[in-house]
Amino acid sequence: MSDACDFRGLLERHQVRVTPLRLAVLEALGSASRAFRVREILAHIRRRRRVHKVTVYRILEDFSQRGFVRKIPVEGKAARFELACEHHPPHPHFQCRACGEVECLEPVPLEQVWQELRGPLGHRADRLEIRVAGLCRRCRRARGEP
Amino acid sequence: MSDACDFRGLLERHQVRVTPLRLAVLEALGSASRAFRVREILAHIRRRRRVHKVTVYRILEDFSQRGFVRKIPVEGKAARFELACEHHPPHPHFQCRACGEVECLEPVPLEQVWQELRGPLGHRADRLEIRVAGLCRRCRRARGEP
DNA sequence: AATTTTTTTCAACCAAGTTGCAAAATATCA
DNA sequence: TGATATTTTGCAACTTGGTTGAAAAAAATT
Ligand SMILES: [Mn+2]
Ligand SMILES: [Mn+2]
Ligand SMILES: [Zn+2]
Ligand SMILES: [Zn+2]
Repeated sequence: MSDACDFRGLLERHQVRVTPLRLAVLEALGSASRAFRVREILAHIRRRRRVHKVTVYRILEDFSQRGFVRKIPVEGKAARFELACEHHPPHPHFQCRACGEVECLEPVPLEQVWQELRGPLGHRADRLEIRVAGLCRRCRRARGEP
Repeated sequence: MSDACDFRGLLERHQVRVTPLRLAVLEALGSASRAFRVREILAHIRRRRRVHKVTVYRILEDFSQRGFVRKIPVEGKAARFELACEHHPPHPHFQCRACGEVECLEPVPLEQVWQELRGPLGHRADRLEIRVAGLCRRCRRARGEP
């Protein structure tokens, strides 16, 4: 789980003032190698201190703008957030249709897809997201399927 | 766009009773080759008759379950819906970061990506979604960029 | 026609996310 | 140092998208 990341340094490098809350948000995101709901981040932080949800929303918004946090749209209403620093390059995600959980997958080479997509596009495209949907192992077993 | 689709037949083939509202939802979805917000579908239908939003939500939910409508998660809280009949095979989508608009892109071959993704996955994956993000032409021009 | 089943509506609710502004904390400068 | 400006956080109130349960309306079945 990315103990490798130096959060303090990350903030400084991006010219963002280091505050306890900003650090706490990064630590929450770094606490597991997956994408978190805001409410999970809040819960994580609140084990140690008090925060207001607005603050966390604003911090996450700011970090995504600056590009060192990724906001991942998924099925259902709560978006997910994950670290996007050097240690966490873009990668596809799997989402279970039944329980809604999101799992990070290994990066896949996308040059080919990019090529097909970028060419004919009149837009400036700068990000490619892949989402795989299906039934996760747990949910499949819970239904008695092999 | 897609006058080719026989909505009445589509419903019958899927053993869904044909009702004016269900037809109206399909017609709204078929009215342009793009993915719609629920509120857009509502507006479209309301030009001719009255509907309650709950009904449309339930119809869309039902249709997506049955697989002839696709629900597309995007950035922002309102999901998009589009036809998923024979005439509308799966394809990537482009979403503008500035205005939020979603545009359908031409299908791309994904065997390669599927292969990489399906193999190591302990899950039953049955759907692969691609979302390209960036700045659309209009928004780019509006900012004075070439 | 009477009964059952399906479809649509209504009212009330919930959760995620946003807004404007005040309070607190932190930085800057006299 | 203390006074002032700036940044960060918190609070309350709100908006938007979507959901729930049960009643009313419509349609199918007998
Ligand atoms: Mn991830
Ligand atoms: Mn589409
Ligand atoms: Zn699952
Ligand atoms: Zn745009």
